[in-house]
Amino acid sequence: MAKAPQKEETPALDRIDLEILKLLQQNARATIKEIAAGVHLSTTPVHERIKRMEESGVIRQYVTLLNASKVGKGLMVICYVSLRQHSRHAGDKFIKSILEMNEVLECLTISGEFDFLLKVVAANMDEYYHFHVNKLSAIENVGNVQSVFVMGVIKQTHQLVF
Amino acid sequence: MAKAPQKEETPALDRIDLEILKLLQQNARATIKEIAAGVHLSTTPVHERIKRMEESGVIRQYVTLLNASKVGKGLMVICYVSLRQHSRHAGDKFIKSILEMNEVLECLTISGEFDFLLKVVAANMDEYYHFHVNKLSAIENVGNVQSVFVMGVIKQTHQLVF
DNA sequence: CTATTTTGCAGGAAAATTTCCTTTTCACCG
DNA sequence: CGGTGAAAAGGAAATTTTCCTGCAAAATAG
Repeated sequence: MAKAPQKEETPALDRIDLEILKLLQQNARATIKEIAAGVHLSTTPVHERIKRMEESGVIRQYVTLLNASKVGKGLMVICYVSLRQHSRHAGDKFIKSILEMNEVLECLTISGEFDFLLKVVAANMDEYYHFHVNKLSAIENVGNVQSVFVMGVIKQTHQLVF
Repeated sequence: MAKAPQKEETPALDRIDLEILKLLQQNARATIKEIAAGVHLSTTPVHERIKRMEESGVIRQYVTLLNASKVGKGLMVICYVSLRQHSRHAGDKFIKSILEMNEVLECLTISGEFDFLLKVVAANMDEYYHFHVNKLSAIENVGNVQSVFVMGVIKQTHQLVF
């Protein structure tokens, strides 16, 4: 009677599905035909499998990654934030503010001394300082904030390998 | 005589280019036709602009984002690493190892107490422990390692807003 | 063990898209 | 005021997507 503990009853991915995902992760604009050739199938089943995985939520989004410094976002900062009080209201207010800030690419709730880790991008130090003082610290209930500057990107991928 | 300080002499992006990038960032599989409609141009100039931005490196990659927990990668950990010595050789060895490890999605060199910040994904705590002990700590010259566990993802985007 | 249903894939055709070529438009300059 | 060059529009061929039909293998039932 008991089913496997899955959130939305994902139909389980077979080896071919994973192979398709591998190719799509590397190139979201790959044609069905190319993918089909890669997994040794015709276009039809590949198309159906992709559609199924889009609908089941396995595939979240197709995105284009840009060269940040070439579009004027050359500075990356990891930013730690703790709130002064941890009421539901304070947390919701903070989250709402963060979601609206385009400088913040990532916000994680973490274990340890701080409550949140933010990945922030800016054009330069002036812009980051403005963000820090006038936007981030201006959110009510924000307590301690600590910035760690990213000096170099060694690796940056989204490829999940199964 | 002096030029703008650009790495590879990017031809400078106009308002329409940025609008195209905005749409492509949101949906890498958008058709040229859809994008053209979005920027009120015909397909031809849009196609040319995209090709130009691909070649100039402004567009880095088209990728597909997956639902990590639906493909069995439900645990995310931020991992700080410092090396015991900071010779060129030690650093290169570490970097080489990290690039080969599929669990590591991101590796940044940072200011502060630690040398590197790693974003690591794993199926569960067992798998992460195995990574920590047998893979990460096994790299020669790795000194202090500290793990911070991600309890929740508030925001995760790649959309650079200009 | 055979019949039947189901599932997944191949092949083909219509619709849509990409991509290339030619023509047109517009702005700038002589 | 026409010349020149850059960028966009329009059109057409090639490619791709997407849907349909049919077939084969596996699963299920009798």
